[in-house]
Formats: sequence, structure tokens, C-alpha cells
Amino acid sequence: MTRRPKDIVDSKANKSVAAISLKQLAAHLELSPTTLSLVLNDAPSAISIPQETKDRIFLAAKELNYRPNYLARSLRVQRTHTLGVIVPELSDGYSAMVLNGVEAALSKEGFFYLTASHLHREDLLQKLTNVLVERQVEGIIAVDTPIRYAPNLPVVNVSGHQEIEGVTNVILNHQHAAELGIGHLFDLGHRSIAILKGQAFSSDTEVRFDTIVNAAEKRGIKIDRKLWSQLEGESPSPEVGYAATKTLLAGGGKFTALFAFNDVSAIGAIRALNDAGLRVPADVSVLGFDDIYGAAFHNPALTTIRQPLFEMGSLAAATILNRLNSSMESEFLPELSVEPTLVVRKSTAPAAL
Amino acid sequence: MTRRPKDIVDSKANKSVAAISLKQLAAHLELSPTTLSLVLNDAPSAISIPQETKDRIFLAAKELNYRPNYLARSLRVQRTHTLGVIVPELSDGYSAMVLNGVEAALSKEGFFYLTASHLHREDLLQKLTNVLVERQVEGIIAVDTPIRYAPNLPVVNVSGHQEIEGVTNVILNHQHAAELGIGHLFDLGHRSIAILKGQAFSSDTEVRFDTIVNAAEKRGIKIDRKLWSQLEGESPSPEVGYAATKTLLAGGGKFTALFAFNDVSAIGAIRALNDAGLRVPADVSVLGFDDIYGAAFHNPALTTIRQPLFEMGSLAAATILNRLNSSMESEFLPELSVEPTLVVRKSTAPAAL
DNA sequence: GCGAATTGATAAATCGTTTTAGTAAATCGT
DNA sequence: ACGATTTACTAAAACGATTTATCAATTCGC
Repeated sequence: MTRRPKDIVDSKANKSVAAISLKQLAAHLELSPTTLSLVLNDAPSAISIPQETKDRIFLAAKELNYRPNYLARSLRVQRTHTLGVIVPELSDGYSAMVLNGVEAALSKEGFFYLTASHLHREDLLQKLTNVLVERQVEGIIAVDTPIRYAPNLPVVNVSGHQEIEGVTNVILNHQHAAELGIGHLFDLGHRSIAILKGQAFSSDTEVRFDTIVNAAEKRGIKIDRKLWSQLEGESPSPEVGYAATKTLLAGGGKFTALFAFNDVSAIGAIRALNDAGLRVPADVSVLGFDDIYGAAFHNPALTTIRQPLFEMGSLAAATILNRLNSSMESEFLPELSVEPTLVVRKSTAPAAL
Repeated sequence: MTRRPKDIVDSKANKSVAAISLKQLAAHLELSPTTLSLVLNDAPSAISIPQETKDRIFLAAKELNYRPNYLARSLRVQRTHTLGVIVPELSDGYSAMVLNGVEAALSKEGFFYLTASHLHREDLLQKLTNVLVERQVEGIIAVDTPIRYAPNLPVVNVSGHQEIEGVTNVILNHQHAAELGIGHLFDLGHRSIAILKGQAFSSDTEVRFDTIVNAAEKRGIKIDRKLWSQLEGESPSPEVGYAATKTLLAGGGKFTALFAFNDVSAIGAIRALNDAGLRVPADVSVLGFDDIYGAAFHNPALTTIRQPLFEMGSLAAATILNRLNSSMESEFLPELSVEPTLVVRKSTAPAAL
């Protein structure tokens, strides 16, 4: 009521004055913490509190800059509004894009997330999972990560391919992706197609390879051993695609198109082809996968199979939130599939005769 | 050792059996929670507890899979081992790289971080800062974000340029960067140099522009109004560089080299130049900034001024950890500077006569 | 053999909330 | 006018740890 205290509070407001507790605020108002809690949280039983008192409470809370302590509240209500997100590493663009989607979905609901990178180390992965659980996350999103044992929480695996009890896999419709890719190359007249197979640790590697080979065979195209090469090494750089394409070329197989494992390796492949005196797309068409940020601005601009990574991230997050909010066990789905799209740019062209 | 029991245990381990509390564990051992706490945390006063009892406790904790509740512990000891990281958005590669460094430094110390994107919205930025403080983060790292009021916590601003009490800025040595860039172009014989100035919202925009102009003038090169153009729009895509370069070309200024604001805009610029029938680097040299992931694999590979983003992230994190651990107030430094390096690739070449 | 120190433990306060179960006074219905 | 509601508010018990006193029984020093 007096001027002095108010001024002091205001001048400190910028510096966000040391937090005040509910108890202190209650003492200041000469009310019990209970009353304040009921009013501030708009609890049903607060109907009996007169508006005048409520106003006093709101005013004081604002003036004294009361901010409820999240730890205390979380401990009491047993909810942290926090998820854990496990990625192989952050630098590769793929994970960042998924995270972006995760964040968009979570922020709407006042959730946050803790990020952890396992760097392709199995032991670290297991340890991080445990630590996240200890930190009371309400669910876990694993991105492109082969989880083994799922903790007792809602878990969604983005690009996961193992069937694990209680884990929802958010996956691309790989069959469709392979059809789109091979179909595009076939339509351009390509009949000799090479493939860059993913690294062994990537969860998409096997499905992608198999579906592509199948789609090709359906059109009478055989992918013999000389026509594919596997990416090796953990670096998320085009180097690995460059190296794999070199060995492919050294192997002597003849091809007019190359279906890369992803955009990053496609970029490396283009460089290797150029180094060998082959022009893209005049001599060899190159097809990427993912449509990462930058694929459109590569030179030549990459034709690629687009994975909706942002959507996969937000779908993963939404799925977990949904499971948390609906008490019904029935909400659980073992698999959610999203559709790829073909993005035609400049790295593919009709096959030369 | 028989197969059966092991299988059963394992099968439960997968589901990570419902957490047990300290009190329950204590009841099971017929000891008090106090004793367990002292032993498990290896408190000094635990010396009087005989090894036999300690062993019993450790064994039971392991067998019953006791995991201390982080919330409860944090509430009591008033430490969360969590930082908040505020970025403009995640998709731009720049932030992801910094985050990567942050994570590397934090994980060593058992810290985690919550990520929040403000999407260039001032109100959101302010709100997110408050929410992070409510969540009891122990410090905040802002990346390329113009913070106004710093909360009452250790704050480090990566690429921050305002002087704010209590905020440490981690910045690139811009003077040096400008010298490296202009020096490189000058040495190649360029005397007419155009500049792409950053978006108004980016904290590096003004310094970078000014230092570049100064470095040029020091060598007798004037950058008149027709020779620079400002990026506009929030999209983190090369589009903005493409558009800015178009207007530059339309303005009629003559130049043999272009110093872009960053790699992303450099990529857009190269496309605009090509569209105008100019070859890079034969007709125009293009110099990027940042050395983002992918700069090396662009075609032509970008010559660029490398910012050590990973290091800036880990330096920011280390700085905060340091301030948290040392009780001395003296640790505070208002500014930490890191050095750029020139990475010469294929987008710059001697000036044509 | 007696006070002091050591050994082996524990009860209770605390962190800052939410929530359950009240209570005392005023008002209502009849 | 009197029991039943309603109004206005609160005490105390959680949540799950850590930490500060204490305590009872031994052992030690002399």
C-alpha cells in the first residue's frame, strides 16, 4: 500500500529480483499458502474465495514477482512436462530438422525437452536413457537410433525398425519411396542403376536397400554386386559418399544412374563422378534421399526423395503427448507411417544412349 | 547362472521395473533413509558406518534398481544441473553446430540443457527466458540472440554485441575476420568488392559490415552505396542471398568479388550470378562466412571465413560451468573472443583484368 | 572406574509446492 | 430459531530426497 516498497520492487524487476516463495508471499498477505495456491491455480474450490481477496493475491503475486518453483510443483504433482530426445549427434542436419518439429509440437503444450547424443555408442545410449528416466522425463523420442530396451515410459522411435513392446515407430513409407525413386529413374530411361547403401549403424539402411532392389527387380532391373557399394565411417560428411562412389567406379560396374543413400552421400557421389570425368546429370543421373536443407541449392540442385522430417518430429512429439494425456491404453499404435515425395531438380536427366 | 532366472531378470530389466523410493529401500533393509542417503552419497559422516552395512546397502540398491528421484534431490540441494539454451531457430545449421559444442562441454559434467526457439519474436524471447528461469535452470546460453534483460543467473551470449551487466559475450574477432577476408580478395587482385550485409535482426550484422568496410578502406577500396545490399527476410535459406544479389546486379555497380554475409547467402549469390551469366570464380569471386557444414561440398566449394562454432558453444558452456563452480565473483569476464580462419577453396580466384 | 571419544545409527526439519480434510462464522430454508 | 449450507479460509500431510541434530551403546585414555 505504501509507495516505498513498490518502487523498490520495480527497480529490481529488470534484474528479476531473487525469487520469492509461496510461503513468503502468503506471509506478506497474511493468508495461508493454501489459499494462494488455490487461487493462483484457479482450483475448483476457489469459488468460495471472494473476488476482492483474489485480486489482492494476483496483485501481490505480480508485484513481488512470484514464480512458482517448478521443481517443487513437479515433485508434488508427479509431472515434469519434459521429454527426452536421443539423437546420434546434432551436427548432421537430419536430427536438427526432426528436433525442430519436436519443438514446434511441444512448445504449444508447454513441454520442453532434454537432448542427448549417443555418438553411435551402445553403452552411452543405454546410460543416457537411464539418466533421462532418472530426470523424470515423461517420455522419450529416439531419432534414428536402434534402441534395445525401452524404459517404462511412452517411447517413440523416429525411423525405428525393431519391433519393441511399447515403442511406436514413426517411419517413412519405404516401399513408396523406392517406387518413386526407381520409377523416376526408369521413366527417364535408366536401366543400369547403381546404389549407395547406408552405413551399417543407420536404422534405415536395410529396408531402404531392400525396397529399392525390389522396386528395380519389379521392372526387370537387376542390381548385381558390382552395382552397389556401402557407406563406411561415422562422419556425417559427403566424404563417405565420395569414397563409396570411388570404389563403385573402381569395381567396373556400368551404370547411368546412381541412387544414393541420402543427400549428403549424393553430394559426395557427384564429386567423385566429376573427378572421374563424368558429368551429372549428362552422363550419370544422381538421386538423393531426405531433401536436407541445402539440397535445393547444391550445384546441380539435387533431385531427391523428400522425407518430411519436421513432420516426423512433430508427429513423434504429438504421439507421446497424446499417450500421456489419454488415460486409455488403447491409444497405442506400434507404427505410424509418413509419405515421401519425389522432388525433381537438376541432378537427374534422361539416360544417354 | 541358470538360464531361466536370468531371462526373467533380464525381461524385467527391459521394462525397467517401477522406480523404488529411498524410503522403500530403507524399509526393505530395516534401516533409516538417513543411513542410506549418507552411504549412497558417500557423505563424510558415513565413515562410522561399517563396511558390511555399506555393502548391504549398495547391493540392495542395485538389486532393487534404486534410482534417486532427481526432482526431490534438486529441490533439496537447490541445483538442477541444467542450463537453458535459447536460439532463433534450430534448422539453420548455425545453431545446431553451437549446440553440439554446448552439449559436448555439458555432458562431461553431467549437465543437460533445455532448448527453446524464439523465432525472432521479442515477446517470445522474454517469455521463454522467464519460463527457463522458473524451470530452475542454473544458467542460460543465448545464441545469436539480442537479449535485453538478463535474469539473475550466469548468462553467456554467443555472438552477442550488447554490453549487459552480468552477461558474457562470446564473440568472433571480427576485425581479424574482416582482415582475412578482404586481405585474401585484395591479394587476388580484387579492387571492386561488393558486400552482402546481414539481416537487421542478426546480432553480427553491423560489426561485420563495419569491420569489412574498414578493412577495405585501409587498402584504398571504397564501398559505395551501389556496392552493397542487405539481406531481407527471415528464411534461413539461400533465397535471401539470391534476392539481395539480384538487386545488387540490378543496381549497376561493378565488382569482381562479393563478400557475402554468410555461407548460406553466398550460395544464393552464386546462383544469382550464374543466372546473370557470370561464372564463379572466373568472372566474380565469392567469399562466404561461417564454414557451415556443406560449404566444402558446394559446387564450387566455398572459400569462406570459418567461425569455430563448435568451440564457441563449448566455450560458452564451460564459462557458465566455471562461474557456477567457482564461488569467486572474480571469474566473470564480459567478453571472450575466438579467432576466425580463412579457408580457401574454389569460389575465389585472381581478379580478371 | 569414570569421563571422553568413537561407533552405528536415527528423528525431524527442510526444499516449495499441491491437496485433503477440516473449521469457524455467516446465511439460508422453513 | 435451529439444523443445513455456504462462505472464507487453514493445518497438516504429502512428494522424495538431503542434512542437522541427537542418541544409545561401546571403547578408550589414564
